[in-house]
Order: sequence, then structure tokens, then C-alpha cells
Amino acid sequence: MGVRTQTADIPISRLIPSGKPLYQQVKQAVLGTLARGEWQQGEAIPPEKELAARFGVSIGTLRKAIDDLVAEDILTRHQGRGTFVTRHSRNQHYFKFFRIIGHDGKKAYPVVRLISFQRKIATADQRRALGLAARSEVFEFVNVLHLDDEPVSTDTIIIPESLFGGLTREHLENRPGTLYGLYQEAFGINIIDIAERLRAVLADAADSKHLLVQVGAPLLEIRRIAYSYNGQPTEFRISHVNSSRHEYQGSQHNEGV
Amino acid sequence: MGVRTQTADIPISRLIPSGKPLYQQVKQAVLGTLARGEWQQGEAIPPEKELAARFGVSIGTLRKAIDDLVAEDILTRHQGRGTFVTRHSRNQHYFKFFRIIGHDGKKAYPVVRLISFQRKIATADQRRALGLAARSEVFEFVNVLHLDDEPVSTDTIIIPESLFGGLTREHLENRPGTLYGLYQEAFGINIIDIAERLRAVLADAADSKHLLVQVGAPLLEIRRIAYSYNGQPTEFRISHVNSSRHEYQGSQHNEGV
DNA sequence: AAGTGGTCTAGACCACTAC
DNA sequence: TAGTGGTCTAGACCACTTA
Repeated sequence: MGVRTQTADIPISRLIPSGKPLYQQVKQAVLGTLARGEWQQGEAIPPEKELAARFGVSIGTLRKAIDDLVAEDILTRHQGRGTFVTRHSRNQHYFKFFRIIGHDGKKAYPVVRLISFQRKIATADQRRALGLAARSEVFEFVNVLHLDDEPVSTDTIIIPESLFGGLTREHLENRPGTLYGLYQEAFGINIIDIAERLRAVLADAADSKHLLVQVGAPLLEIRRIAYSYNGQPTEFRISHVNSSRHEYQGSQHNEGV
Repeated sequence: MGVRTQTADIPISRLIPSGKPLYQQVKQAVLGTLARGEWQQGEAIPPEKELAARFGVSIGTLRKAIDDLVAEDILTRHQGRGTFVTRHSRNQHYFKFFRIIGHDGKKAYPVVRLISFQRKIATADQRRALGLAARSEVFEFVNVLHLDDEPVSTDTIIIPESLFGGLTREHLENRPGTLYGLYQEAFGINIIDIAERLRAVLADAADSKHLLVQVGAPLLEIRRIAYSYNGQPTEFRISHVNSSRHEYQGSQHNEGV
């Protein structure tokens, strides 16, 4: 059974029968370690052999647990180098969440401009989306996204003050990478999953001003809730997108089928 | 090595070195068998032990190949019963492709009414979507989808005559199940994947008539290309959706994270 | 009871990366 | 060269379904 090299090693596996398969227990244990921040973004977690020994399972079982986490984009494997905590701020992961593309299918990184920033009491709608208690405070800010030198989307973003205490306008204006990269690096919050719902709406005066369209022009409204490790909603976002030159990629053809 | 019980058994595995991992070769072999129609919808493929023997690989390797196909919803495993060719016409799979839900998140099966049906020469746009040669013929028909006794979507559907020869209005009006179920049962065509792009548009006169909205009301326009086994586009569809009471589910939160 | 997929083991060897 | 993940084996036993 498990080769214990440190007293801190807890072969959680069989101590809790729990009915669930071993590899799922291992997966939960790994997720717990991640949520506790024990392994940091971007760098490697211990090698598979060591983890298998730590949890007291075979290498095959350990790999099955890691497979799941890799499929969920929480870990990333690199043959010969190691297994890494996925950096969702990295560019290659940006398009997992950013689904606005040109009519020709071309992907591009948006240029972001901050329009407003405030701290306020959450509305009922916002509390519902984020699972907040009455009178909770939130930060609410608006970005305008440009693609191909053209304003394409206004994003109204709401995040709980309780998770992002100390956030300032300067954080948002001076961040070097993506917004989720800022969440990760400055606040230790990892956005790993989102849910999005779309409707069609007509541009109002604010949309007209920011997106350079006429009032009454058709826009996509995207309501997003973003989730971190624990499955707790962490960001609520409403985007209004001018789809006259760009569109939303709902699902894409899986090559190799 | 492989236990050959029939001369037809071809342990394709090591005969073609091909550089690719064994389990991927097995996966391709299984896909080929499916594309040839050797195993029919809904019922079981041979047991894992038998397949492993047929392909001359270990059970673990065979399972890894099947794992991929199950992840792609091409096969479905049932413990104790067997592994089945997924019936995409079945209700439980309907919502893999149908992403229109109520504002409250409720899912419902639409009631479909056929509005028009014709056979015609494909437009350039349609040829591009379906990869057809010049002057190819297509069937083009329009459905209106109702949810909660309310018209919600007009679907303009284009399919190549070459694949659906003999299709009549009666096929569409009298089908017992879903449209993709009809493709599967009457024409042997399996829709296993789709790509969708969304824009916001304004209702025109036809939309107004079918969806009972004013001309100029905002609608979601969903352009879908549906693919079958070989990855060849098989259906092109443009939907106009009234999102005042329903919405499009872009991506959904993965529980268990 | 027989047959199926689901889990798990305890390795082996290969491909790739870093030093 | 040493260390990593990637592939593969040849089983064992368990959970579930069907009869």
C-alpha cells in the first residue's frame, strides 16, 4: 500500500469507504488541494508516481483521476515535463470563454477599454446570479471590447466585494493580461467554468454610444455566470454584442469524428 | 495475440504501424465499422472482450478507444447490458442539439409545424455550407417550433437531395419522432455533431407572421451546420428565435467541479 | 447464474524534456 | 542521463442486468 515518506501524506483513499469509486475520491482530494491553494498556477504538481503513492492507489487509478481534471481544463499535462495547474489567464485558454468571432470565423483578441467603475449594493438580480445575501456589496464595471478597431461589445461585470476586496479602477486599467488573469494573480480566484444564456435585444442609448450603432439596432445579449473551483458563482456579466460583423460561436464541430 | 474466430476478423492493429497509438487505430476501425453500417442504431456492439480479441489488443486499450467514442456520444455504455450505438433520435439526446430553454431555465420539447417544402437548386451560400458542387439540388423546408403553446422559432432547413433522395412532405409531416430520428431511420444518416453561430437580427414580414411578433422585433438568428459520421456537413439550418420568453443556452456549468 | 461493463492493480516499455 | 507523462498489457474482482 501507500509508501509514506512524510507524515503530512494522508492516504485518504480507503480510510473513507464512502461508496464512491477510488478515482473519484482521488479527484476530489486533488481538487481540495487545489482549492486550498497548495499548488500554484502555472507550475507543476507532484509526479504521478508520487501522487499515486501519496494517495495509496495504483498509477492507473491516479491517472484516471487526473484524466478527468485534464478534461475539465483544471490541469494540463505536458509529456516529459509534468502536470501543471492550468493558467486560465494564458492566451491559448482565452478562447475557451470568449466566443465572439468574425463572420469569416476568424478569432482575434479584443482591445478592452474601461468605461466605468463603482462599488454598490447588489440588486436582487445580481444577488440571485451570484448567490449573495441581502445588502451584499459588489463591484460593477463596464468594459467596451474592440475587435479590428471597431467597438463590438459592452460588458457589464459584477463581482462580489467579499471576494475582490481592495479592487480599484487602477487594477483594471493597468492589468497586463486578461481579466481572469487578474482575478487569478491578484485575488487567487480561478475561473474554470462559465454558463451563458443568449437573447436578442435592441440597442439603447448607452449601447448606441459605445458601439456606434443606432438605437433600436439588434444586439446579442449574453448573460454569463462564471464559476471557480468550488462551483460557487464568482462573476456575473451581461454583454451586448453588435453582431453585424461578428457572431457568437455556440457549439463547434469536433474534428476527428 | 488475437483469437480469430471468423476469417472476417481483421486484427488491423499492428499490421499498419502508422505511428499512431494503438487505441486511436482501434477507434478509427470502430468508426469505420459504424460508418459502413455494420452495427445498427440502438442495439449493442460486441462485448469488450470480443472486440479486444478481434483487434488483437488488450482490454485496457480497447476500453480507451471506446472511452473516446462514448465521450463523443457516438457510443453509449450501459453497465451490465452492453455498449450501444447511440440513438440520437432518442429524447434524452434531443437536448444535446436543442439549446432553446425558458427564461427560467426549463427545458421542453417543441411542437413542430411544417410551413413549406420544396426541392430546388442550392444557392451559393447553401452550397458553401454543405460542401456541394454547382447546380446541386437540395430540399428546403420551413418548420415553426412551438414551446408552451407559443411560436418560438422558424427553422429553415436545407439538406442535399443526393443524401435524402425520395424525401417527401409526408415524411416530414407524419414522422413519429424527431427530425434527426427521421434522418436516421428513413435515410440511415446519423447526425452526431453540430456547429452553431449566432447573430441578432430584426424580424421581417415572414418572421412576424410565424412568430406573432412585430416587424423589427429583435430575434436570435442561429446558423447551424450538422455533421454525420464522416465529418461531412449534412444539414444547413437557419433559425430565427423569439427570445422574449425563451433563450439560447450557450454553455452550461459543469456540475461536479 | 451467466454475461456485461466498471474499477483497479502492478507493472513494462516508449516518447519527450531538461540538464 | 534522469525524470516526466503516454501507451499498453493481462489479468482480478465488483456492480449491474437479464433470464
